[in-house]
Amino acid sequence: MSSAAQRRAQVARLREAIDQHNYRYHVLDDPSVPDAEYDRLMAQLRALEAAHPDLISPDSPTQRVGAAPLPQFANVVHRVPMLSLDNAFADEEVLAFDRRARERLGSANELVYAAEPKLDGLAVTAIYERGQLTRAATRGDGANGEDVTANLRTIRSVPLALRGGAPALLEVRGEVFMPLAGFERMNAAASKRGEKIFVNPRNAAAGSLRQLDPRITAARPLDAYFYSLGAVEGAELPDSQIELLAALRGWGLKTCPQAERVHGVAGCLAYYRALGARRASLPYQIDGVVYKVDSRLAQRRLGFVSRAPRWAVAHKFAADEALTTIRAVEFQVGRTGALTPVARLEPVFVGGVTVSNATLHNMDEVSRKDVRLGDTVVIRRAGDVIPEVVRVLTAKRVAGASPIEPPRQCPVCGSAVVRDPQAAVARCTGGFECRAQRVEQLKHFASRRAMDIDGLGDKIVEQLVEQGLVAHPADLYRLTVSQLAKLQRMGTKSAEKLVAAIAGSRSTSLPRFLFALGIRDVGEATADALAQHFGTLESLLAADAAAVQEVSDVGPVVAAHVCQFFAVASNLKMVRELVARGVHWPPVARAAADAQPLAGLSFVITGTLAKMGRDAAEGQLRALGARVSGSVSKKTSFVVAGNEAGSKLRKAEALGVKLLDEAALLHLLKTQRPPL
DNA sequence: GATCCTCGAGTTCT
DNA sequence: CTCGAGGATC
Repeated sequence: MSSAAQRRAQVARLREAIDQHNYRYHVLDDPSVPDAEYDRLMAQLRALEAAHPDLISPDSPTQRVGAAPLPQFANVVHRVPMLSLDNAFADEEVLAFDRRARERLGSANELVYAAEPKLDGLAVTAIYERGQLTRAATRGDGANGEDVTANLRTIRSVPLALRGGAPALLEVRGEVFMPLAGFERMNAAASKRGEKIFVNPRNAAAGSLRQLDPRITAARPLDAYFYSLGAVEGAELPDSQIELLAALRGWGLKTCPQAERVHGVAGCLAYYRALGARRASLPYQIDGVVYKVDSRLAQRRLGFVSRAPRWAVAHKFAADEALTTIRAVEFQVGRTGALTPVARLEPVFVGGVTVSNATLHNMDEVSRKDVRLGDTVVIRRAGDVIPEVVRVLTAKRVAGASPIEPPRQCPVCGSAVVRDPQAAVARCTGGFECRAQRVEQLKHFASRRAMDIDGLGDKIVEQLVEQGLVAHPADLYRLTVSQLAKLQRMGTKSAEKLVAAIAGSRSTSLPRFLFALGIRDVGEATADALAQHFGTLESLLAADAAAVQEVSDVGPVVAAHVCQFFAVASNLKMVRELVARGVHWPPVARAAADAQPLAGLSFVITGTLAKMGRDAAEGQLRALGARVSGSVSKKTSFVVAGNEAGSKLRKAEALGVKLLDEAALLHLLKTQRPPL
């Protein structure tokens, strides 16, 4: 008969043995006992805990999988923001990074770097208080993430309690990923069961970690490597990134075994090439290499610029390219009737997703690349998302492959197609008679930046037009719940919601309304300018082409489009009907000159802003008289760089345009004075 | 008339 | 994000 004290001691011994085994197996990758022995220890511990529930503690290895699913993830505000890294694609960009770092440090010698694979997973942060894992969160937008504590706990290589000598508070950052072997095993099993499979390990990792039910996460083969710190209290930390990794390992945290100290930028590039050559044989998926200035003292001296450290850069591997064939080229009809050729491809896995469509933009592009049916082509998912036909392998062309002919009639409505010989686009002349144009027009009308009708998606609009319930935008305002509820994928609940959203959209602004009408060449900026200039809908309707041309940035072409639009009886009728059905807006605020402290300045916003959203930032800047545009040029006064800023940030740096980070922007909006 | 700057329009996949 | 083209500027 064992006493309570003996039992407690035995539980402690078992846990220690299991933890030790976990550590050697997962972190050191050097198992000390056979798996069967590990299973035996776990079974003993489970039995003891089951018999004596008072012995269960949250850091027990049996407690990885928490209890019930969550209703939703709680928001977590990161105490130390989770930064993103600048990207480099070409060697020159890495050389420039190294040069800047050395200049700032005043170092004539080459710098020592820590080079690590950039894992393609999901960035997380984990907080250990007094050695215990108390909180884990996703990166989210860098400032706020989701609380995934219960899910991270299910990952076996993540210690629930740190090993000896850990600081009082340790926040560690790392990457949760799915090793390739596990990914393949999981997909094989899923497809055997006839379930959906994941397209790539990154999506699988993200999908697995963001499960409300941690039991699902527990069943997924996830792993995690840690590589940096957030908030830390009560510890002397080593003064180098590589030694920091060793310290993390000492506390029981797994780090990437391929991290290495390299010398100078030459060492970085050599590491990059060596890793690139081994890329296919690595047990996990990577999309590049990260170089960090190894000395943490030097890191502190270099500091940050616009939410990215000056002491680190991500050197990405070239975008994936793949070969496939062109099955067909179809022509899509856009809102303005523009016919866009789209290549239907033999599906091909490239850059982590399966691509089956790629736009060919217009006929000029088709002729320039000389794309023909059945051709073998190179497909690339360039730096970001949109697949592109890079070139045709003419050598592989089947004799007599037919060239792509633009249709003479609209593929949707059969109306004649015209092409201005000077212009690149061919257009369907069907106008409102063309179903495709009506659908696109309605989608535009409802879109977020126009009337902002939430819930009126592609599928719904198509059904509405198909069934003849809606032809013109004005028809939306007399839809009833019972009409909507008859549509596919529409219950009474969502129908009610949609009717409410449509009703709510009645209250809008004149610029939004003008934009929503879909007048050719009248986008947001022009709609804004028209509203500012004319003040009311009536005075715009009363204006002739010469008067419209008075508006800044409106020339003869745009003025003609505006006047022609309102000259068409059915368009004017639609406008009147919308107003009659209750669409209204407040009087246009004419900006007073004295309320425009930022007049004459132009801003470009890029990346994600953590605290305010880009639209809000734009609105506030405009309200202060600034111009906000989408492209960076020499004339741009400031580029506001949020998180994950891309090519525009680089362009700004190249042109020497002044940069603001989000904090500086907030300061500017508060003081209403531009920095010097 | 040339050049630069913007804006508009269209697009992929999850 | 990219391309094409309208508008402004020199």
